[in-house]
Amino acid sequence: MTRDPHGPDSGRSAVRRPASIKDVAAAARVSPTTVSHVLSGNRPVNEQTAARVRSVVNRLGYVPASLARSLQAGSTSVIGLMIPDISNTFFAELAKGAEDAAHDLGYGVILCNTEFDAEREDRYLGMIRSRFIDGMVYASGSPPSRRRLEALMGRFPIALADEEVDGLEGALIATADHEAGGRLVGEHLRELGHRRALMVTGPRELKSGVARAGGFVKAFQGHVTERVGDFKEHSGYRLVSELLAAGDPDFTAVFAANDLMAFGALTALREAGLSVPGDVSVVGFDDIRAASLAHPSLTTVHQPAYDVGRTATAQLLQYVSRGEVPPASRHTLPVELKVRASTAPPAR
Amino acid sequence: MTRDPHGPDSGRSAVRRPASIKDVAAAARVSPTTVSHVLSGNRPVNEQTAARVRSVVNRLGYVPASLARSLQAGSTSVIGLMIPDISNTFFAELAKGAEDAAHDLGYGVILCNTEFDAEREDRYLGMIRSRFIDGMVYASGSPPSRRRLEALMGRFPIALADEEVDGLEGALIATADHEAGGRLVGEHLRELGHRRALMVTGPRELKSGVARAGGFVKAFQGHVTERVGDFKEHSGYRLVSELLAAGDPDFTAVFAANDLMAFGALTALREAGLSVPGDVSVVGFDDIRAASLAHPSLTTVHQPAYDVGRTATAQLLQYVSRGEVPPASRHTLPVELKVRASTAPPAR
DNA sequence: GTAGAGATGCAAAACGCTTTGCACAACGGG
DNA sequence: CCCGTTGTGCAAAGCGTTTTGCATCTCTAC
Repeated sequence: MTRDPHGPDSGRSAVRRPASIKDVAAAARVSPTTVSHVLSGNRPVNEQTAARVRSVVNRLGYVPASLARSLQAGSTSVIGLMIPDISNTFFAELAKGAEDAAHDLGYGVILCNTEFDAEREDRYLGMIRSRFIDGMVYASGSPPSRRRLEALMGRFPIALADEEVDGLEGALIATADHEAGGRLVGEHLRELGHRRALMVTGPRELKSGVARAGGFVKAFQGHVTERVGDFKEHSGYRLVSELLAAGDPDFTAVFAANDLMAFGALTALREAGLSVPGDVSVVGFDDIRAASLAHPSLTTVHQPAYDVGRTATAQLLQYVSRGEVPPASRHTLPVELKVRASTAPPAR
Repeated sequence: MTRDPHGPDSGRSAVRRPASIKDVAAAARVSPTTVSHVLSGNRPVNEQTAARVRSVVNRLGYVPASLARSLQAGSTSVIGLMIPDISNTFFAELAKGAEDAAHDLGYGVILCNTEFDAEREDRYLGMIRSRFIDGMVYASGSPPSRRRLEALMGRFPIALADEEVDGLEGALIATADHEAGGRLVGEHLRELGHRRALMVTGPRELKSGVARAGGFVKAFQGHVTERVGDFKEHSGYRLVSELLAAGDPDFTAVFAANDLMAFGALTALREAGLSVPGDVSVVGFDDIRAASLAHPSLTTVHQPAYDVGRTATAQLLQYVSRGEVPPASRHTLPVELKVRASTAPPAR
């Protein structure tokens, strides 16, 4: 702890003690009670007295310590938002929706970016146990934290946003209609005349990916080759390349379970000398920013990430603000097919 | 809103009062003081007594109320991060850096997404005045809030991240080396053999954009046509289209002050039947996700958004943790030219 | 003239923790 | 035998609010 030898107010000066309600009360020659009443309007105060108090408040630049207020009130008006990666546009959009909803109701949002790091998730889960936050919007996490989450679920206000893994029932959950998205893609490709498609799915454990594939297969009603990817760009590239290298690909269209893998597929097709959509059509899922900027622009399913975040948060807060733990309920949000330049009728 | 008819403890049940330090003390037949000492290790406690206390703590599931602790300590270990739009990948990256740095030092981050809305900015600025947060990382805001910010700057710990507007001196600031970025682009295009370029700048008020253009013009040492854009995709499209429509464009390369405008330029060139980089080279700035995914992939300057956020936050916390207001200091972070497929020697 | 009703403001408790000062016992060294 | 030390634990103050419950005082109405 070094002591700095500067002047009393230069550079790295220490913050001086801010005025408290007592200071205001003393200066205005009233009791703290009265100051509180003037400021909150909770009880009537003589206008002349009130004016005096207000003037002192201004002169001293008094701002009530929200910490003390929260302690007294038993709630902080802040919630947590647990997501794996804020730099992923999907979660960024979701975060924006959550922040908007929270702001509307006068709540703040603590950003809990976890990278699926269990230690980090634990620390943030701790914030709810220590009641520093009034609730938590939880958008997927690592298996260990999910177990701990289950223990908390009944006792603290928690909402699931786009939760994709099994096991967490009995919760408030908002999610996109993944199955409908897959169905839309299936119908679109079928209408264009495609009869043989390659479906690049996500990992089997993630419900959302499974739902997308399910919807697609049902609606497409044609021959579907399935390959399991991992939602990363490279896996889309690799899987398509392999099939192409094996010769005589048995598909005229590719449906990747997310945009990133679709881009990988795009690259693989291009490298094989195939044109998109001339020779093969490609469809993604998510509608990330790059989907519309890429060339050819990507036909994809728009996920309402913003709405998912907003809905989960708004629903949660409805209960939090009443000091209740939310009951189980599911909110499915509509998706939308964005037809762009990467799909066309098959070559023939 | 469906109601589920399960047992007495399902659905919208109220949260019951959690155990306090007093409850633990009573159950362990010691004083609250002793419980506190056991948990904090602040003073030695008889091991037998300590064991008894710990067992009660477990049995009751006691977690100290961080609110009360903060009130007592006079700080919350939470800071704010004020940004205009979390769904913008630049700010999302910055936020990630800020969150990482904060986490390392045991701090939490409140997401203050403002959309440049003055009312919203004010509310978040209020959090620092009411001492709910220990400090604020501020990454640009609307003019009104900036005035208010100046008033706060001396009294509260605030750091500027990539601040782009004039007037806020005397602060702790972390920013990318915009001028060097412009210079790198100038050198790159010159080395390729270009002698006539179009520079699409950002609004004059934003220092960063001006610095980018300045560095470019100085290093390019050729003929530069300047046009003022607004950092949005459409303005890049419009400005290039106009020039092209006027006939005989006096440039073989386009440098847009950000990637979005570069994409607009790309579209305009394509529509005019010009190939990139065959006929015209295009360079952007930022290195957003889409830059590498687009076709052709975009040559651009990588901005260390993550590092800007991380540095600003780490620097700020260094002072916050000691209860000091940070002194003025500037941290300039290096940028990097990413040469991709959108640049090549001029046609000739 | 008096009871009831408003207006006005204060004291004190409560929120849940940490910290400081003190009390008491046991013990070893001189 | 006394003093200083070490171990152990508690009481009380303090952090800065809000929220009762009361105590005055002044009207108004009967």
